[in-house]
Amino acid sequence: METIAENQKVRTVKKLEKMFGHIDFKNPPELCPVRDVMSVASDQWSTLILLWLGYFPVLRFNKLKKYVYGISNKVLSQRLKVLEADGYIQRKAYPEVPIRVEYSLTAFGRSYVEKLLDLAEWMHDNSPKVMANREKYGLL
Amino acid sequence: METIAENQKVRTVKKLEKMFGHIDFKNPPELCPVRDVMSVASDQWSTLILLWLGYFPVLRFNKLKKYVYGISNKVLSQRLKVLEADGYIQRKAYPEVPIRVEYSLTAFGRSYVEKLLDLAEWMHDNSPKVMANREKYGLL
DNA sequence: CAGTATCCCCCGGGATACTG
DNA sequence: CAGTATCCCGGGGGATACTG
Repeated sequence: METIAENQKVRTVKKLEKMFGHIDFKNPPELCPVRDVMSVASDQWSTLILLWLGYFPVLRFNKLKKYVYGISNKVLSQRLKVLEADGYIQRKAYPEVPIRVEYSLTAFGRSYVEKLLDLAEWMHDNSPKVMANREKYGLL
Repeated sequence: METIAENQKVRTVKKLEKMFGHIDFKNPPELCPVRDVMSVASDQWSTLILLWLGYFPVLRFNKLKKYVYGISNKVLSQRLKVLEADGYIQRKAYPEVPIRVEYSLTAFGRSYVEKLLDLAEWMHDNSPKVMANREKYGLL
């Protein structure tokens, strides 16, 4: 029990070292790839799109729009394009009339969704706690 | 090897079921707590703040501002307030002159940073791949 | 030092209409 | 059906100056 917690802590520190240990605080990199990647992949809408594509192997534009409720045409097509460019999803168009387009995760995208899902699950499980905290804070 | 991958897949599907299985697609909830919590906790600036607070147990306003380079006064204090309200961090003010204020993670915040860190690590490790994808896509 | 207060700007993104 | 094209708006957020 104690050792498990200890191990977790050690691993956490290791990861933090890995991410932050090498940064020169005097001269912060003006272009941080991690920030860049993050800005695409962990954007609100993108997250939802990816999770739904994790749930359904293949989705078409309008289905996606229904599941990611609240998203507009513009933003959806925008996000899809970027997610495709970054290699998370793939677009397959069938030259029928009317045209049919199918979106699905790439292997790379699937590996990301796996991670993403851990986080989403945490939020799912802990949102009541957050709400409670928020409530309590409001009363102070 | 094969079974490990299989197991991973099964677990992923389980999680997706848990998150999406119960949603009524006809009547999407107009207020989704997960989205709400997500909008705070996985905001760009908040993420960086939390990660730095994972790295340094205690940080003061101006230190934080230096590490989370690029953030403005306004946004930093805004995010700190929200993160405190949601229970991720705690604020401790010492009535000295000039005043000293220390921010640190709560236990709850630490549990979140753990998850967050997994994702951040993934991005750290995979950002080259994303950049390569992006490059290649640009050439098409 | 740790923030507020103020001003201002810009663009993300919604709504709608349209097209191949 | 799967998007683009346009228009338009609000407010998120940057810069700066100020204060307890």
